[in-house]
Amino acid sequence: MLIKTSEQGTLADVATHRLAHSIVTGELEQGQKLNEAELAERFGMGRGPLREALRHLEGMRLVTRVPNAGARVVVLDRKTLSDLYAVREALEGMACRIAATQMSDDEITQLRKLLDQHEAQIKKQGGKVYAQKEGDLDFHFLIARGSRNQMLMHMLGSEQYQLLRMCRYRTSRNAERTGPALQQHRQIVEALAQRDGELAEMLMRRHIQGAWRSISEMIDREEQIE
Amino acid sequence: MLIKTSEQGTLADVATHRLAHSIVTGELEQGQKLNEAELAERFGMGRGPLREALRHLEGMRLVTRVPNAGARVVVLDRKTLSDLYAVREALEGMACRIAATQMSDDEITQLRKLLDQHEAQIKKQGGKVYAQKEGDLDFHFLIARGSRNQMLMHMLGSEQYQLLRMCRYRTSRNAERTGPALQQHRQIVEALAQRDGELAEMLMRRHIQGAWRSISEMIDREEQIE
DNA sequence: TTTAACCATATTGTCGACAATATGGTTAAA
DNA sequence: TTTAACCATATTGTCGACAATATGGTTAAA
Repeated sequence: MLIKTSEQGTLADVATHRLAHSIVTGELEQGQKLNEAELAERFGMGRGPLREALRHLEGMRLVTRVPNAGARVVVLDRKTLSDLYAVREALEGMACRIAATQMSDDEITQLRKLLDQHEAQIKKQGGKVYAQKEGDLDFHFLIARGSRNQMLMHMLGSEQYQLLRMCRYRTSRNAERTGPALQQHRQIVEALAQRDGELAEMLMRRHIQGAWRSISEMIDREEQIE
Repeated sequence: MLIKTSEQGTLADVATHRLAHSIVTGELEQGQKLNEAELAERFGMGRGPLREALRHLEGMRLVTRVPNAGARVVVLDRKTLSDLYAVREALEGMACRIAATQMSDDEITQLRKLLDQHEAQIKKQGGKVYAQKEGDLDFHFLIARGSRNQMLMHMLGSEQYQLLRMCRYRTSRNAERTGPALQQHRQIVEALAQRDGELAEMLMRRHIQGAWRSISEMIDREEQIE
């Protein structure tokens, strides 16, 4: 999809993608120590490229590093996620507002098609929540692209995107929000089609607020179990 | 100030800071090729740490890299800066809104003191614009900190901060906006003191819009000269 | 028993050498 | 003269070895 597993670039890029994938899917646990020698051997490369990959992932905030003490998978605690969603609300809201004036009709048609696919998927296989969630990220990415703002696209795409995916994998069992989410997506697209930036922004902000409430409650429940 | 030149950390960190400094001050020109061997020798280190530093700077968007073809200093063209200011408007506006409810009275006092210093500086030495501009960044950073949002602080601080500084150095000769900027800062602080988040956000957004207009005009003039 | 000093081991940090790729100019053919 | 193929050189990519630092357990003193 939007992430290539084996890039044609340098080994450092390969390591970056493979590690990002492992972290996002939870194959590498939150807070887990990332041993350079071990990972390098697993990927069949030297420690040099791997260290460069770790620096890159540090910049993406998927790992945290302490000098001389190594790198660890980032821990998504309640505060971190709360901060992330607050920033996302501001940025995606802005993306919507601008996209309403900048997006082509073709792009809006594309959004509609994507939502049709989502709906079909939900009806057919209510259980397979995973694919739908990935599709949700596509939706947000298309809007970010519609803003024509490179910096915004990079922030929402390369950086936060990964954290979001990570968060979703953790909470992907619960499907309760797919219905209302789809309806909200439709409303947003209609606002974009009418070129109503203010409305589109407001709808997107509420959509993200709703998503945060849903995630927040889930964290509460998890904490109670522990 | 907020940037340490010689960190106590690893050589890669040292290289990161020195390169960031050189780029921001314009010592390294925009678009200039960054030769690994040459830089490594200048900094008295091997190419390993230097390459890690380049990856880090890539993440901060101070350099752009092409696989097998090396790294270059980022080019701040009109579109890039326009995108940057649009994102900043959203993020700093949000920071203000939250800071209005989260900042302590002490922090607001600190902001007032900072502005008093600025005013004194402007009166004493109208010419030394440079120091004042650095102070402006301190102002914005204090507000970001007041939002208590780590992600926001990181984005406005570590990442965009550097690009901003770079842009300012390029345009530091022109001092026309220091007067109105100070007054706008004062208004923002008063809104924060009254805990009026909505007003603080609106004032900050206008402040940044004004800054962008000023920079934009300057770019126009430069383009005409060339 | 508790604490601190110490030491062996594991891990990260750094370097220099070599391989792989890009660059820029030269030669030869059209 | 123009274009393409080629080659020498410069530069980036990668590795393995060694140095510097952190870690975790053991010993000895209080």
